[in-house]
Amino acid sequence: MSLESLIPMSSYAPSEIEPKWQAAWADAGTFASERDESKPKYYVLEMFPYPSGRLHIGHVRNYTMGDVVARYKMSTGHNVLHPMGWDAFGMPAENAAMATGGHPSDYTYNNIAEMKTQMKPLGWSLDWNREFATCDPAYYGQQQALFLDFLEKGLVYRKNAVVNWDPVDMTVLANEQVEDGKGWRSGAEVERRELTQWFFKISDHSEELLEALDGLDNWPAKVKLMQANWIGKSRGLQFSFSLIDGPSGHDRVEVYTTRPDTLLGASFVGISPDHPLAKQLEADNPDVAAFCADVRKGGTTEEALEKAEKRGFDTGLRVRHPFDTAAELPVYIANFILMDYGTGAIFGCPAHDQRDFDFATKYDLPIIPTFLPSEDASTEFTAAYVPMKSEKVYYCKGFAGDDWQTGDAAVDAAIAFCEENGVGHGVTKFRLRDWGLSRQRYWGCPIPVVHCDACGVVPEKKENLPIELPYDVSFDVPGNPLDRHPTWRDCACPSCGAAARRETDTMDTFVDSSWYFARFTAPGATTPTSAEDAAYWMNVDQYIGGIEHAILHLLYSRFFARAMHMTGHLPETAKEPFDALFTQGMVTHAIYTTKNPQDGRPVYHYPEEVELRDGKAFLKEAGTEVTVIPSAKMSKSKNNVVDPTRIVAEFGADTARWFVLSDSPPERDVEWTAAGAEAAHKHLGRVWRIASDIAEDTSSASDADEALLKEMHRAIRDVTGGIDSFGFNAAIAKLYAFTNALSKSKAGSAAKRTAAMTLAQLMAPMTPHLAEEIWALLGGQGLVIDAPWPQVDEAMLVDATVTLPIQVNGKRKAEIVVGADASKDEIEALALSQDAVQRMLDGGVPKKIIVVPGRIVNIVI
RNA sequence: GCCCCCGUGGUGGAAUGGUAGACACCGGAGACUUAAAAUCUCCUGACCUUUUGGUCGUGCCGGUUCGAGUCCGGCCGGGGGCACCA
Repeated sequence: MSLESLIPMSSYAPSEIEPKWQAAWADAGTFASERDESKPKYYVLEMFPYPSGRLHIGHVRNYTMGDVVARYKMSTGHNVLHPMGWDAFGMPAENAAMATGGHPSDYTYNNIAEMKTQMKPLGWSLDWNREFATCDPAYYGQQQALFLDFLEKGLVYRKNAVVNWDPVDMTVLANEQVEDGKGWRSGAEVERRELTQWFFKISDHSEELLEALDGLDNWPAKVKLMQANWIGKSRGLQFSFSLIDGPSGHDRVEVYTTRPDTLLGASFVGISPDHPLAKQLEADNPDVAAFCADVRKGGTTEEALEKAEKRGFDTGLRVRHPFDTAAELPVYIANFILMDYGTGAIFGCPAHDQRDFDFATKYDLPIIPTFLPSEDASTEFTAAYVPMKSEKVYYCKGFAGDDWQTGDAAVDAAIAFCEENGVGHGVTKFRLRDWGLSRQRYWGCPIPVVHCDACGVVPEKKENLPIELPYDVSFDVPGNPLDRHPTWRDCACPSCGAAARRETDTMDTFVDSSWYFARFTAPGATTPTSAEDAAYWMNVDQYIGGIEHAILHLLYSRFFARAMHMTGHLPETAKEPFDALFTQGMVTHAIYTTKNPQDGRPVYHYPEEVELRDGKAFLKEAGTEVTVIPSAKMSKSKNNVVDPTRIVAEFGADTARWFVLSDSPPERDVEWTAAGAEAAHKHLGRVWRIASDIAEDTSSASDADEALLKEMHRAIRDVTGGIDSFGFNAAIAKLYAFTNALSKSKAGSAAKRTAAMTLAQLMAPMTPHLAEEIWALLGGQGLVIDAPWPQVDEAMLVDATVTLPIQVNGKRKAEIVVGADASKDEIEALALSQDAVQRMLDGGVPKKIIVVPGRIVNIVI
C-alpha cells in the first residue's frame, strides 16, 4: 500500500471553495454596476429587509431567488443592477430602546452591520456600493425634498383622522399594539380619537391606479385582483332624504347606495357615529353621547369594526322617503357605518343585505323585499335574499325597468329614473382612502414643515434639509420624544422669521419603501434621483417579495412613482415602476412541543433537542414523545427559527441556496427540514465527485456520446425555461435528472467534459461557488459567471419515435410506439390492433377515435 | 365580517384540458466493507391478483368534455391582507 493512498481523497469542501470564489468575484468587480449603453440593462430587486439583526431563512430564499435571476441575466449578456439596502425606520427600534435603554439609531446600525456580516457568506451577486439605509439622513433628506415637492403640487394635505388612543399611556398606538381593544402595555381600553394628520392624495389617482393594472402583464393575476378590489370602484346613486324636524343646520341626510333598485325596500337610515349630524346630536343629547363614546371604544381596524356586534341608536329623528312620501324612516346611529366611505350615511334594506337584515331583526324594523326569486310572494324571509347581480329576478317593488331583470340592469334603470325625477344622481365612488402618513413617533423621517402662529403651516426651505432627528432623546416615558425635546422643536419660521415650532410627527415607514427602488439607481445623487440614471435603470425589470405586500406597499409605490413623475423626479415611462412582479412564499418549520406537567402549558423545543424514530419525534435526553406541528411560520417564541448562519457553517452556502429553491414552487411556502438540507448537501458532494472523476477521465469517444449530449440539450432547454418562468424547483429537478444521466453515462471523456461543464453553467445561478470550482477543475476559461449561457441545439431535441398512450373511454389501456411522422390512419390502425383495445371492443365498432398528434389516442366505444 | 390564494402517496412536490405521482426525502432490499460510515444498484400510491393483469385514487359534492389535478357551481379545511407591523 502506497503512502499516498492513506491520505484521504479530497472531497467537497464548501468552507474552502466559497470564500475563494467570493474573493475572486470581488477582485473582478463582477457585481459593481455602472451605466453601459452598449448592453441591455436588467434591474432585479428583492424587497429590502427590515434590519432585525438576524438573517432569517426566509431572507435566504427571497434573495437567492433574486440572485438566480441576476446571475442568469448576467450570463445572457445583460448589464445587471442588483442592489441591497435597509428598510431601517420603524417601531422595533423604539421598542428596543424602551426595553433596554439603548438608542434606536445605535440599535439599527448595529443590526445592519450584524446582518450584513451574515449575508456576505451566502454569495449573493449584490452591488454593495449602492447600499443605503432609509434612516441615513442622506436618504431621508431627499425624501423630505420629495415631500416638499409633493406639497407644492397639491399631492399632500392635512385633515382629521382617527387613531388608537391609549388613555393611560397617553399615546397613540399602532394597530398591532392593540390586542382585543386594549393597549398592549397599559391594558387600558383603547379609544378612537381624532388628530389632525398629513395625507397623500392617492384617491385622486384611484381610476388611473385601477386602469393601469391591465397593463401589468407580468404581475400575478391575484395581486392585480386584490388591488382592484382594494381600490373598489363602484357605481351608485347619491341622493338625500329630507329630515323631519332636524336640528338646526341639518335638513337632509345625504346617502350613497350601490343598490338603488332596493330603494322601495328601505326601512331605516343609518349614519356613522362620526357623521356631522351624529356629532351635533352628541353635543345636545347625553344619551347619544354615551352611545357614541361606547362605540368609539376599541381599535380602528376595519376588521375590528366589522367583527364588532352590530349596534344602533335610534335618534328619534325621521326622514321622508323620496318616492313613498307617506313613509317615514327612522334614523339610527350605527357602529358599522364608516365615515370614510361614501357619505357616511346609508339606507338599510334588510331584505337584500344580511347586515341590514340582522340589524332590522335586532331593532324590530320591517323587512320589505323589492325582488324575489319567483313571482310567488308568499315566501317567508329567514335571511337576506342576495342573488348575484347578474342573475335575473322578479321585481315586486321595482320602480324602473322590467319586472324580470338582472340586478345590474335594475341598478342602471333606477339611477336613470332617479336622475329624471330629480332624486339624486349617479356617481362613481372608490373605496380607496387617502394615505395618512403622520406618525406620532420618533424613529421615522421628520415631516419638513413648521408651524408658525402668524403664517400657519409653512414648508421648510430645501436648503435646510435634511431636518435631522436629534440624537439626545430618551424613551423612559411613552409618547413621542420629539414632542418633549427641549430645543429641537424650536425654529424660525421659514416665511416670516418669527419663532415657530417644527412638526413633530414623522412619516409612515411605507413612505420610505415607496421610492427606494428609484434611489438605488443613483444612491449618491444630491437630488432624490438623477435623470440620466433613472432613465437608464428604471424600471425594475423583476421585483421579488412577499405576498403580504400585495396591496399596501405595491399600491403606495405605484402612487409614488406617479407623484415623482408629476414632480419631475421620474420619467413618464416609470409611472409603473415594476415591470414584473413575483411573490414568493414563506419558509416554514415544524414546531416541537410538549406539555408542562405542572400547568399543562406548551413547552417549545429546539429541533436539535429532538430526534425522529419510526415517524415519531422524541426528546433526545428524556425520551419523551414530542408533538409535531408541521409547516408553522417561524417564530422566536416557538423555538422553530432556522438560523442560516449555522446552516452555512455546517453545509455551506450552496447547500442552503440549493435547498430553499429545490423542494417547493417559489410562490408557495416551503418547509425547512434537516433531512432535506442534508440531502441537498449530499447531492452537491455527488456533483463535485462526478466532475472530479471526469477531470481525470481519458476514455475515448463512444456510441453513448450522442445520448448524453441529447440529454444535455434537453437539460439546457428545461433549466433555461425553468429559470425564465420562476420554476426553480422544476429546473432543479431537471438538474437532478441530468446529473443522474451523466453519472450513469458510458460516454467518452470529451462528451462527458462538455456535459459536466454545461452542468456547471446550468447550476451556476443556484450554486455559484460549486459551479466556479467545477468550471475551473474542468479547464473552463475565466469565471463561469462571465461565460455565455449555453444554447439549445434544436436538432438535438428531435426523437425519431414517439410513445402514445391509448385510452378507451378516457382510461389508459395500452401504449404504442410510432414514428414521429406517422399518419393519423397509421396511428388509428395500430391503436385498434392492440390486444387490450380488441378485448374492450369485443367485436364491436368504435363510435369515435380521437387522435391528438404526439399526445394521445382516445377510442370511444 | 370582507377581499385574495392554496388543498395531489408516509413527506416536499411534478403534470400547455391529454399516460397522475417527474425529481427528491423517508422506508425496504442488495453490492462494497472484518464491521460501520460514506458510496453505488434496485424497489417503493392504495387495494385485489401466482404471473398476467384489474379496481380505486389529486379535500368533499355536483357539472362541462371523447378526456378534468387542471375549467364551472356549491361546500369543508388551511394561509395572506384589511389602510399605524414591516
